[in-house]
Amino acid sequence: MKVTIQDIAKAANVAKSTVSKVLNDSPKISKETKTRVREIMEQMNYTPSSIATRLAKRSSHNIGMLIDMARESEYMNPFFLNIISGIESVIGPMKYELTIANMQQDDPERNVINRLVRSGRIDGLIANNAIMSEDMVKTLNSLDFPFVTIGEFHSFPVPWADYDNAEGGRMLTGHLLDEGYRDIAFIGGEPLERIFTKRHQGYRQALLEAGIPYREDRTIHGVADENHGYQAVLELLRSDHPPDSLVCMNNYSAFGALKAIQQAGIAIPGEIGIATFDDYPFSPHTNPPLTSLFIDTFQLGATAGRMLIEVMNQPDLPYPSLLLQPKLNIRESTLKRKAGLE
Amino acid sequence: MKVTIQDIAKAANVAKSTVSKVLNDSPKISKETKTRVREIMEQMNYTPSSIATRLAKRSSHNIGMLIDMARESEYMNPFFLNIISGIESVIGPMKYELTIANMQQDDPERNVINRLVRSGRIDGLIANNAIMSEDMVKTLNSLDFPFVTIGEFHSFPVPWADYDNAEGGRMLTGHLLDEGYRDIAFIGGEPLERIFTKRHQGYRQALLEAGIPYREDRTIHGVADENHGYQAVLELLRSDHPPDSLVCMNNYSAFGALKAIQQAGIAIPGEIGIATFDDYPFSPHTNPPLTSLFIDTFQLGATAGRMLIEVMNQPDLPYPSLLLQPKLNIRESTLKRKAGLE
DNA sequence: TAGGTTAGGGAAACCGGTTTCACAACAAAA
DNA sequence: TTTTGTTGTGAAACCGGTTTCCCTAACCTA
Repeated sequence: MKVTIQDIAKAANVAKSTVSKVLNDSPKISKETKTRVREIMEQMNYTPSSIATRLAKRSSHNIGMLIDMARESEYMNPFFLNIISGIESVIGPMKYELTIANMQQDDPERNVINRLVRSGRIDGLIANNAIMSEDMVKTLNSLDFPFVTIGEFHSFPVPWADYDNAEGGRMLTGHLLDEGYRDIAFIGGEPLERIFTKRHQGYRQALLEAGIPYREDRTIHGVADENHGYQAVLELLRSDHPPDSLVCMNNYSAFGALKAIQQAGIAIPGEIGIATFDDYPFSPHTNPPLTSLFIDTFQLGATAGRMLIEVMNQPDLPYPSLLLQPKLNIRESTLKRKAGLE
Repeated sequence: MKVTIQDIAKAANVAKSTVSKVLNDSPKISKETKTRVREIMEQMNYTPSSIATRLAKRSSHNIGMLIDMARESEYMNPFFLNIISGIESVIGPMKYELTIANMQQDDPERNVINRLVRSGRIDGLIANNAIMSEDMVKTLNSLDFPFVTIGEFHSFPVPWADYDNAEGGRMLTGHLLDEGYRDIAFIGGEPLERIFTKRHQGYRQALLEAGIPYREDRTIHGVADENHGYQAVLELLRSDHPPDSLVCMNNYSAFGALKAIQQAGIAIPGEIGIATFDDYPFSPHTNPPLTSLFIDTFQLGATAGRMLIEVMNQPDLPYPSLLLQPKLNIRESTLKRKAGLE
């Protein structure tokens, strides 16, 4: 039924090793033979079995992307396709494929590693730093298996690509300061969450540079969803001197904050300013439009892809890592407070 | 280096065929041998090569998802991870993997088919109906290759899963009518676009049922992005009697419309109501919050996955297809016009 | 013209599994 | 006791390619 290399060999009256060499454009085959064999392939509509090729070549030509779908759904949804597209844009032209795998929270890591890595399904792995445990890193390293994390990884030297979250925190906070805000709260993020610590660090840095003392009670920890943003603002508003502005961990938490502030009848940006990380495609459309920190997630994916290829080709390279710079999109939600102060 | 089935066979002092049978839990192997061999596998940390297995079993155990990343990026971004998760939720437990492949616009279809299908990389395909040309369907059918499209497919009998777009159009329009709106415009969508025709058909149906004549000039065709929504509203407002409400093809076009209306100083929903397809996660957060038609994209993915498995197992089944029902999320942007009329 | 290169292609082993079939050993039936 | 059946295992072919190594013919060089 399906036409194989044997059929081609028979039809062309050559050995199948010769056909294989034609497929790989070996210099040991004459021009004439090549064109003849190729014509026959064309005629017989032959496509080599990639499975067989991979077995023989001992390479799956497949890149794995590992995510925790249930958990990341909220957070990555708006960007996921961009990241994937970015990865594909670099690995696709190199004839690699992309396999998306789900890692459930209850999945013992060994399981994932076995299923994907040791079984030879993939040649390299890209994963969010959130699901990359240290154990997993150790196991991957012990197998000499190439991988890159999306998101900075501090506890270990591994190759990673990320946006500069600390700088982002500085930019957002600095922008609010520039606009005349002085009492800036930080909403969302768990204390031990990696991405939170970086962002928060930039926030503190900007305050420090502006000579404004950091206040513990101005950071409202939590999962950074809409509900938390909402509750956080309610909590802040209960105090005698609520902050005059907010930096939110992401758009959802900013939405919650927005809602709470509006319900309280407080003017944005008149009385309170809001800036947020992660410029989701809809943040220009809120009321008022949200000043937010844009991250080119396509670039992030592409960078991770490039790094992975690099690591795969030169396994002995020192761990590369790359910080991309975010971009501040200034919108109405942080319009000058100065005006009101004067 | 890597431990193979041979190594296990040698260590267990059995033939490799026996090891293979243990792997597949063949009833022909005795309990004792099974446990003994399994212990050795455990000890030697053996994981079978999935590539070899696939070659021998003539099945890749891999499902392909084909999309045009560049083109779909805008439209599918907010849902993509959900769809993927849905697919994974059904194929994952059946030990299938998911390969995401990009189909560029300039890619001749034969290329994709060869690369993915004839090379044996995937056992089944899921694709958006937008990129499934009739030629592609024909080729896939001629290869007896199982596939499912996400999105209704009319020109051909193929298995597909979709939301009921016509019913959605009816629901949105019907809702506006219920609220007292009478002159409803439809914004966005190209005349030949499949998804548009269905949605528009529901819109017309609702008008018909309400005894309101359909007006050609109330449909503003276009690509359904923010800019088009914006321009469309400008155009509508130029007329002497602008419509009193809008149904938008998607959230982006609704955003554009929103912006144009607000800039013109027209009240929503006081003077004009807006309802839109596709309840993006941020439509509750616009100003005013957008009434929109929710589509459970996880379910859509899961349904497509289930159908594909079904088609793969029983190729001779008549083409199944499934319409899921959308859900109307009523928000402020369509509050009763009746009030204003009385 | 002998000896050494080089170019082109074939045979066979191999990648790591699966599957078919033969067969030995033992049990049950006649 | 012979026949028939059953159970458990192994040998070898196979999946569809790649790679190594060898061979032959033609071409060079002295």
